[in-house]
Amino acid sequence: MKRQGDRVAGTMTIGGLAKAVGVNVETIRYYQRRGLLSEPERPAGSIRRYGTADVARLTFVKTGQRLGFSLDEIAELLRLEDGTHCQEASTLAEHKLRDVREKVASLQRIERTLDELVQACHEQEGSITCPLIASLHEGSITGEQRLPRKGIRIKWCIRPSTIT
Amino acid sequence: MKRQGDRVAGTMTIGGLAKAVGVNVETIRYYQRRGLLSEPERPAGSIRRYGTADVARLTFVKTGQRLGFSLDEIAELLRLEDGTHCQEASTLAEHKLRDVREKVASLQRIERTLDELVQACHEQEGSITCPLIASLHEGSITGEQRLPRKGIRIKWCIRPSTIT
DNA sequence: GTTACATCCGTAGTCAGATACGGAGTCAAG
DNA sequence: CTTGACTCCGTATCTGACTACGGATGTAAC
Repeated sequence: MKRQGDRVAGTMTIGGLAKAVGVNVETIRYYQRRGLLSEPERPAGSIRRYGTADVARLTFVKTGQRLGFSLDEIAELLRLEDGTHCQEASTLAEHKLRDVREKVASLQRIERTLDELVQACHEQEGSITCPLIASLHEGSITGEQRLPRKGIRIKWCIRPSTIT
Repeated sequence: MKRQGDRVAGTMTIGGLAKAVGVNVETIRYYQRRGLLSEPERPAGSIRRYGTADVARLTFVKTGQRLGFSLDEIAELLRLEDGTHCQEASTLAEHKLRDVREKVASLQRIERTLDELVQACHEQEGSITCPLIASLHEGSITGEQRLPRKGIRIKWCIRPSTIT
């Protein structure tokens, strides 16, 4: 019995799958270890083959990441993958939306402060002390209280200045 | 010769310094190892003492973090600490500002998409497939291209939903 | 002078999401 | 039938900013 019913069970190697979705082979293997992707059986001492269902699932994971979901959250979404749990799925998305909004707000506060400091630096002429440095010394920047111990630490889904 | 000229060289223990600035003792020791803070000498087999200069420097580090600077960047800012390098300091801040703006923009794109998906989930009545799940499958979410290999990965300076 | 902390210091572990490595096995083209 | 690329698999390493541990030493209060 081929996995996945109507879909082609296996034409691609893991490298092909990786190329198809645009990820690293090692990443696929990592996801398999994490249980996000299943590993097709190896036909008698041969190599695993992957099909369109695998492409779909991997795409799902990557799209989820692009929306800011963690791999754990994506695992949860995958549990709801049959589309009949709209309520639960959208609840997850609403939580995420709230998180994202808080992050935006917080970053905008940072943005404003940085902007003011940069302005001050530009306006300052011939003064001895740099306003930016002075501000850092004062510690009066009103930001968030503390760094996260275990809080949401988003890993960027963007690469603003990629060198890779 | 006491360190720091006009400042009290040492009244606090490391624990007092930690409490004064609101950080963990271990964090201070970590910063010392990283070279962000200097360790005062131990007076003959005794315990190190800290003064207001150390409070100031530690505050500097923490404020910098609140503005989104990494510890490496803060180390750089500390090199410019005398206030006579306003140009360089503000250049650093401008880079950071640009980064922050990119992050905001990117998060807002995510926000918009999530919002749309949540709306769609709410409007959908009795349909079989969840719009959110469907979107994840499609992979048509227009976000950034790829996850960062080495790009800027901000660690949140916020704790939106702290449990700790 | 003892008891209960605090400090010191080196090393190890944590988290998330990968990436890297290396030796053995497999596969397809020529 | 060999060569070179790819796969498999386990394990190790990376990043950044810590946090934890544990044994030895110091210190302050009673």
